Amino acid sequence: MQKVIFWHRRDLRIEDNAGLYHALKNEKNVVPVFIFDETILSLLPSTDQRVLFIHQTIKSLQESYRELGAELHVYYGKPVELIPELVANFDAKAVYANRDYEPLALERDKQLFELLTKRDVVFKGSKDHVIFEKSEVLKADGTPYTVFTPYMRRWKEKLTDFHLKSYPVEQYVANLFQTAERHELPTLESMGFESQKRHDFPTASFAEKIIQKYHETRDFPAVAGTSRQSLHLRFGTTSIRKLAKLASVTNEKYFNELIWRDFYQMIIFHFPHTAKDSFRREYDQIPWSRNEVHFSAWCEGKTGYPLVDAGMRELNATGHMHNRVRMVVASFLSKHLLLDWRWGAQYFAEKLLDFELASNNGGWQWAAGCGCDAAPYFRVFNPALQLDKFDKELKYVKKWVPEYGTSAYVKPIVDHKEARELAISTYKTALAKN
DNA sequence: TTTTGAGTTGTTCGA
DNA sequence: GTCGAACAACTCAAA
Repeated sequence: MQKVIFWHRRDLRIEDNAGLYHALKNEKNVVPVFIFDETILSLLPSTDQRVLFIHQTIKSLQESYRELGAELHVYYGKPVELIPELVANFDAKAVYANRDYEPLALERDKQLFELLTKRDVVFKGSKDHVIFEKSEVLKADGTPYTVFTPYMRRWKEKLTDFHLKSYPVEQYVANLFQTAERHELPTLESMGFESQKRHDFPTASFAEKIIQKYHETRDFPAVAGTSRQSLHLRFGTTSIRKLAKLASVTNEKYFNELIWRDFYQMIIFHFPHTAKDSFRREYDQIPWSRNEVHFSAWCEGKTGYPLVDAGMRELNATGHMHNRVRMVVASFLSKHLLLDWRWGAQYFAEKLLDFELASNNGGWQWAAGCGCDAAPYFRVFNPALQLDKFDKELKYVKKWVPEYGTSAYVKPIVDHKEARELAISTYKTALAKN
């Protein structure tokens, strides 16, 4: 019997899934598939908690499919090899998936498109991960925005109810390939990962009150004032349409944060060099320090600046860091320590549960001054002032740096005033050469 | 084409 | 303690 494959990637849900909806609406005998990508997994330590999160999520997704009489087929391997094999095994005439805008994903999908097209198999992508993608929001001259505020205004002008509408997947679930056959998913151990849970995962549900008060509470790391949805948006366990719809009528500041997410997805699509290099290439001329002692101190939360250290220790202990503190530690690494923003971005990539390449690079380049619409290079966060403004009672600092204020606490590894002056003059000199 | 206004999240200085 | 200007001078978007 001829079938159609729906390939889950960063959309690990059935509800309001655009690509799944299109597959089920247009086709019969749709077989859902997920692949643990061997190439990506081989680079991760066995303790990686994101793999554990994905594994848990896939397991419950498989159970959800079973309730619908279908079976999620889960594999471990290289998608570029596996998908054509599955197409042959299932005698599939089409593969549906949701689009991914990262350079490596685009390359992978291009290869697959060519392979499948040769075999007369349709490879169909849908927009699911963002509200507006690629070139849907452009300037009047037809080129992409590189400044957020005018992008955001245009984004809002273009928005209609249709863009936030949920895809009624449930209406077409009868077109899932019905089977009682069972395909157990590969165990974490078989893929080289521990099943030990070290971090808590934020839930996909949260109090609406948090969004209502977001603009008042979001900057205080000791307050639970953020929705903690980044992990779920990353892996598609929450629908961006659902969240944006709620945000659009609840809190403009929060809504704008979701638009920032679209903005950086659009930037990485149009400017793929920003996955590795600075958006403003002249900033790659800055003579970054290679001080590994400084870098280790930053990673371990031993810089002697309590807010920086609290942030890094929160990250190491939980796989999460409050957004305000992310800016502080990023500014500290790139300005106070004059270390290459890529070192910091890479560390975040290893540690953050919610790591998303486009947003991570966008944020780091903003802090380092080399990104689009970035903080000017002479704007250097003062960690002491940030502490005074956003954690005055030291609740956050005391939680993560209990020895702060005692003789056991490490002395500052750099002097703020000196480091600030050196950063500004180093940037200025390097940029003047262009 | 030229001009004009504006630009995520800040800090420091001096009145 | 508070406030506004300066920081340094740039790029982008749109009229």
